[in-house]
Amino acid sequence: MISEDGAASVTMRAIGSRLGVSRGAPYRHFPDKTALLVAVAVAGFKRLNRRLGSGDTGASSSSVERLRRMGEQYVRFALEHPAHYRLMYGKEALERQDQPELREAAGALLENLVDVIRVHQQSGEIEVGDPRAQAYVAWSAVHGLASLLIERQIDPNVDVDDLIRQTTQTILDGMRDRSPV
Amino acid sequence: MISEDGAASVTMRAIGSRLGVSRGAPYRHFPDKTALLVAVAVAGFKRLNRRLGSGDTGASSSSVERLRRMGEQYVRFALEHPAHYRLMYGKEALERQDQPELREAAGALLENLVDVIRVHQQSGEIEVGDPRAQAYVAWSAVHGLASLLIERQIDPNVDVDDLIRQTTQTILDGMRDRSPV
DNA sequence: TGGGGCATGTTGACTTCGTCAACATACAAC
DNA sequence: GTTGTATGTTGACGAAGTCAACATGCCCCA
Repeated sequence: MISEDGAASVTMRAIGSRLGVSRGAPYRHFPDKTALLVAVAVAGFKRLNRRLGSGDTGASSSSVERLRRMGEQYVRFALEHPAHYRLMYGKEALERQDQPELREAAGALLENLVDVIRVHQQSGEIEVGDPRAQAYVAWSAVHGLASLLIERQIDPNVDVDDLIRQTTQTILDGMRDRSPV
Repeated sequence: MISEDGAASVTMRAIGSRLGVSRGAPYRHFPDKTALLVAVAVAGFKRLNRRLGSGDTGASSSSVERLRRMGEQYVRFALEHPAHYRLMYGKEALERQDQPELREAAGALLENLVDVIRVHQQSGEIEVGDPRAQAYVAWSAVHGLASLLIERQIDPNVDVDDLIRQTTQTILDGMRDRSPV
């Protein structure tokens, strides 16, 4: 529904209609609208996480190529499901107090990233340092790019594929081990 | 009002009350709520832009240090005015069709960044390439970091200053001219 | 100086929405 | 077969965005 008619069209009443039930029915499954949206957002994180994990395809998994692929898949997910992605990081859901489930789902994504970075550190492709901090830097870059693209802050004439590549490449170059210099 | 009680507390009626007028009065100045919020967001971009420009302090302006300072100021602005920053990139405002004023205000910010990058290219501190693409990469990184920090997706135990430094450093390293290797 | 027009403000009313309470119903377990 | 739980329905309420009709005060021009 979000992707069809925008987030504003997602009302408890419309959800009921869509499911062929009445406006009150959703309240038997979610305490309020926020909880429902949080659940959808959490599902989005799991979906994204699964997609990033699926980049783990055998052979080249020891190469830094894996990290690049994760970054690319991350941004592509956002571009393919902009409304869902917006909701995942969006205001609507976590307006009230922070939703622990949401941060937990996002945390799983971070752990994934930290693990991959650790592997690349050991193989010498990435400068040794706090992998968590490096993960935050990488996450910031792809999330920022995804966000700017979705919010149409980036000139539509720019080649998106190139921009994604250049972003991941810049981050990887910045994290590359320069000690043998 | 946003920073005091959250975006949800910003209602046309409350705005009127706050100004000592009635609920209908704001409609004499803005066609609807969206337009009002867009105006506030545009003001935010101008404010941010002014702050980034003010980093242009004489002496070291020929150094890549200037770019680093811009990145740092960008994230600090977001941390100091989270509600305002959220609105600037937020859904509420641009829900309907894209607001040209908003993208224009953000565009000015981008131009600023492109100019600075161009200077650094000429001084050989940054790899020569499309400065616009490099600006997008840098913008993505700081916007992503700001966004993750604001949405509390980053472990509060992490030292924010370090993280900001590491992010800007990684981007700068990634963009540094490696041709003399 | 007086009148008309414009900017601004007020209020009543309508609609949509989130939400709750009271009520209905059907299926499962003992 | 009875009882309880899960689920659904409907009426109602309050909050909010918005518009139309009406009011008011100020400036400009004849």
